[in-house]
Amino acid sequence: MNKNYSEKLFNPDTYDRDNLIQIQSKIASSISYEDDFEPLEIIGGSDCAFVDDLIICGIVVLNYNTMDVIEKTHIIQKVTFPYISTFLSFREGDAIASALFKLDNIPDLLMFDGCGINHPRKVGIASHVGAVLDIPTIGVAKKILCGNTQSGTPESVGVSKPLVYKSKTIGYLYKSKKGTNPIIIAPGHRVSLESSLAIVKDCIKNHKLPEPTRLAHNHVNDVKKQLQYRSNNENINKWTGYKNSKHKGTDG
DNA sequence: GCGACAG
DNA sequence: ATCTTGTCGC
Repeated sequence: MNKNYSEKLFNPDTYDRDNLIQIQSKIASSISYEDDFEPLEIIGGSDCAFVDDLIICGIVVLNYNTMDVIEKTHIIQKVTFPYISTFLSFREGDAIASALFKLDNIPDLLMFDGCGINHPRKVGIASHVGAVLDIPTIGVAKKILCGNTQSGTPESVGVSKPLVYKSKTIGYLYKSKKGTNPIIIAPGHRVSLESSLAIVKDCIKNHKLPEPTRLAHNHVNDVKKQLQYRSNNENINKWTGYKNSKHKGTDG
């Protein structure tokens, strides 16, 4: 994992569209579309949640064979960029990198909630973070950003259909569970199209989303609830004067 | 010009 | 993503 990258790749000097696109184009040129990762022993999943002007990024690391959780971590930062479709990395990228650096167990591959190369400029968040940190990544989204399926969408569980954009396959739609819409799978960095699909399939256990991403989502939600619970108590203390009482402590 | 548009 | 109750189908 490369930690010596320019911070500007996540937090640009200027936020004008042209500059952002220029950064994305540069990163896109460094993306590897071939399998280049160690035999998968541990895999990670990342997801983000928001509370006011804060972003919570959580990462869960699991045993690839058993899908047992090995480690969980999270980081909370101030949001510095709005949500703009096709520019998600500038909103979540820095927080994800920071959370990754806190891990004791570095996963052999990281799964994201969002796109990979299935992006207008081939730099969905999985590809962006993957290329900047030079780690193998896969993107798993719930909606299509760009592209279409030829042979229709997969109707039965276990079926996948290629996602095509500008005459090229950039990922797959995969029906992971009955009664739910297909998920969109695509390589991020250092993973081939076929492997991205095979790996995500390996990680699906009775749910629509693969375990890494699903558990990361649960994790950030837990952290978020704790945050909101604490801020509620602070307000209650303020209103009741509880916190100012000389005979009663504050919450801990 | 119009519609689409990850999280 | 976030807000938010009950409710219909796997």
